[in-house]
Amino acid sequence: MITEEDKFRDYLKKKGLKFTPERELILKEVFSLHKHFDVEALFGILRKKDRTISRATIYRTLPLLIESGLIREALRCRDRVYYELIFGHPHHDHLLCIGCGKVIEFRNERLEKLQKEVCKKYGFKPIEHRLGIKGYCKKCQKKMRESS
Amino acid sequence: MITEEDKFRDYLKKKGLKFTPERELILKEVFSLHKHFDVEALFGILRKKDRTISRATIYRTLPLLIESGLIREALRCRDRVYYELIFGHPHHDHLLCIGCGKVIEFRNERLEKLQKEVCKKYGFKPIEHRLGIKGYCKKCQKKMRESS
DNA sequence: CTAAATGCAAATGCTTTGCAATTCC
DNA sequence: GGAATTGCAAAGCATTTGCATTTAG
Repeated sequence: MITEEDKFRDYLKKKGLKFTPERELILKEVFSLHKHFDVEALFGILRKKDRTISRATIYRTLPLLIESGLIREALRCRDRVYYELIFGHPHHDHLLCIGCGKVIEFRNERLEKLQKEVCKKYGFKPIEHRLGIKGYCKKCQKKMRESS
Repeated sequence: MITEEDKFRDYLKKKGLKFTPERELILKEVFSLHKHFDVEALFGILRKKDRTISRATIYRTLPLLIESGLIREALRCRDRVYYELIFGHPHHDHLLCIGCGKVIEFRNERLEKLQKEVCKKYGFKPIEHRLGIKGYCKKCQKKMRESS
C-alpha cells in the first residue's frame, strides 16, 4: 500500500529534490490534521514541534505537496488560502456558511457527471474543478428567524 | 427600465453615500467592458480617461458595486481578483484553460437545479455559488498532441 | 454647510526571495 | 563534495488606510 510519504518521496526523487526533516514534519502534520488548514495555523502547530521551522520553508513546501498531488487549494476566504488533502480523501465540494464560517463537505455523483458532460460539449479536458456554494447553514437561518 | 446607474444611485442614496464623478466613471467603464477585469486593467483604462483617478478610489468603489448587486468576484488567478458583471448578465459558470488562460462561460440548468437539491438536503440556504473547472481547451489539447 | 469622498503616500499583511550557513544524497 | 535546503531578514506586491483637501447634496 502506497502512503503519502512514498508518494512525496517519489515526487522529490523524480525532481532531484531532497526529503528533509522539515519536509517530513510538514507532510506528517498536514496528514494528521483532518480538516482545511491555512499557512498561519500550520505554522503555529509546527512551531510547537520544531522551534526553528520557518514560514519560508512552509511556503516553499506547500507547492511541492500540491505538485505531487497530495493536497490542493480548497478555498479562499478573506484573502486567506485554505488547503485540503487529496491523497486518501475523495473529491468533494463545499457549502460555506456566511454566518458562522462553517464548511460542509459533500459529494454528488450526478453533479460530477453533469460537469463532465458540459466539458465534453465544449471539447474541454477537465483537470480539476471547484464548486463552492455560499449561503446560510441551518443554525444561522434559525438564529436569523429568531432575531427578526 | 432600470439601468445599472439607477441601481447604483439607489444603493448609494439608501446608504447616505454620494454619486461622484469618479464613481460614475468607474461604473460606466465597468459596464462597457464586456469581460472579466481586474483592478490593474481597470486602472489602466480609467487613467486614460481621467489622469487623476487613483487606485484607492477604485479599491473603495468596487465593494460598493458588489454590495449594490451589480458585479461580483468571478475568479482568482495567481493572486489577482477578477470581477464580472451580474446586472444584466445571467449567472454562469467557468471553464478555465490552464494552457492559454482562456475563459469559457457556460450555463447549465440541470447543474443549477442539482445544486439546489444538494442545499435542500443539508438545510442550507444558498446565496451564491461559484463553479470553476480548470483544464485544457480544444486548441491547447491540439497543441499538446502535436508537440509530443 | 458638512459629512463623505478623493488622491497621495505610507502602512499593512501575506508571500517570495537573496544570502550565508547547513545538510542530504 | 556539491547541489539543494534552511532560517532569517529584506523585498515584493496587491490592497488598505490616515490625512489634508475637495466636493456632492
